[in-house]
Amino acid sequence: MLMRASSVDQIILETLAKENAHLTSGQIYDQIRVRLPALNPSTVYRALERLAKSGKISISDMGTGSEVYESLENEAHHHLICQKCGRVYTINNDEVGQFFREVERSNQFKIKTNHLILFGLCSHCQ
Amino acid sequence: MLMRASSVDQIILETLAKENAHLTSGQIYDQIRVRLPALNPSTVYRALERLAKSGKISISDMGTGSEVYESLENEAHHHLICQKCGRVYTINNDEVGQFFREVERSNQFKIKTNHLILFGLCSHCQ
DNA sequence: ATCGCAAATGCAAATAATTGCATTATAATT
DNA sequence: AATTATAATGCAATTATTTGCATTTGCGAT
Repeated sequence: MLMRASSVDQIILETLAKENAHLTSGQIYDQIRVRLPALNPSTVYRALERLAKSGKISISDMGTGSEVYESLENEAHHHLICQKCGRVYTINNDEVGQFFREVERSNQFKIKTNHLILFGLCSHCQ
Repeated sequence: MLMRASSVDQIILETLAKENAHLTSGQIYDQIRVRLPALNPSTVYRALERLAKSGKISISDMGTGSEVYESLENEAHHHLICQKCGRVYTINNDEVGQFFREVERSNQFKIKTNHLILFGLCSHCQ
C-alpha cells in the first residue's frame, strides 16, 4: 500500500520559514524531497503556484536567473542589488513605505508587494 | 553547405522594438524561428542573457509566471498590476522618479531599474 | 456513516530551458 | 592575406518545468 503524501503546502511553508531565505522552486523541491522522497515534482510546483496566488508566499526576481520564493510571515523588506558586483543592500522600510502610501493614495491602489527590488550600481561600482 | 545564422542579437532587438511589448523568452524564440528556422534555442536563450547583462534589454516579472523581456529603447515606465483582475495600470513617472532619486541619494546607489512593477489590488477589486 | 463534489496528487508524456563541448565566425593583429 | 584569440553558435544530452488525465483525498451535506 502506497503511503500518500499529505498536503505539501504546510511543508513548503515550514521550509521557507526555517530557511528564512529566498529559495528557487528547484531548491524547495530538493529540500522537500529529502523528507518526502516519493513526492512528485508537479505537486510541489503546483503547490507553489497555489501558495503564491493565495498570498501566503511571495515571488521575487533577484536577477539570478530564476525567481525566488519566500515566506510572507517574515516582515516586509526591500533590496538594492548591484548589477556589477552582486551585493545586496537593504533599503530603509520607511523610505519605501512612504512612497508606497503615496502611490496608493494617488492611484487608489492597495499595494501588496512586500519585497521591492531595485537594480543598479552600488557606490563601489559606479 | 549549411548557412550559418548571423548574430541573433540584432534580430532580438528588432523583434522587441517592433513588438514594443513584453515578450517571454519562448515568444521571442518563436518569433525569430519564423525568420530563422534553423536557429538553435540555446542560441536565443544565451543571446537574451547577453543582452540583459549588457543592459540592452530589461527583464521584468509581471506575475504571469514567466519573465518578460523588453527593449530599453522605450522610455522608462512603471506599472501597478492588480492580483485579482489582472488589470495593468501605469504609474506617474515623476512620482517614481522622485522616490528613485531619494533612494539613490540616501544609499549612494545608481538605480538602473526602468520598469518598476508593484502588485496589489486596484480600486475595483479591493 | 455514506454520498458526492471539488481540490490535491500521482504518473507519464510533452515542453522548455540549460549545459558541456566541439565547431565556426568575427575582429584584431601581424 | 594569413594568424591568432575571443566570442558566438550548433548539437546532443541533461535537467527543469508543465500539462492532461486518472485517481485519491478531504470535506460538507445528506
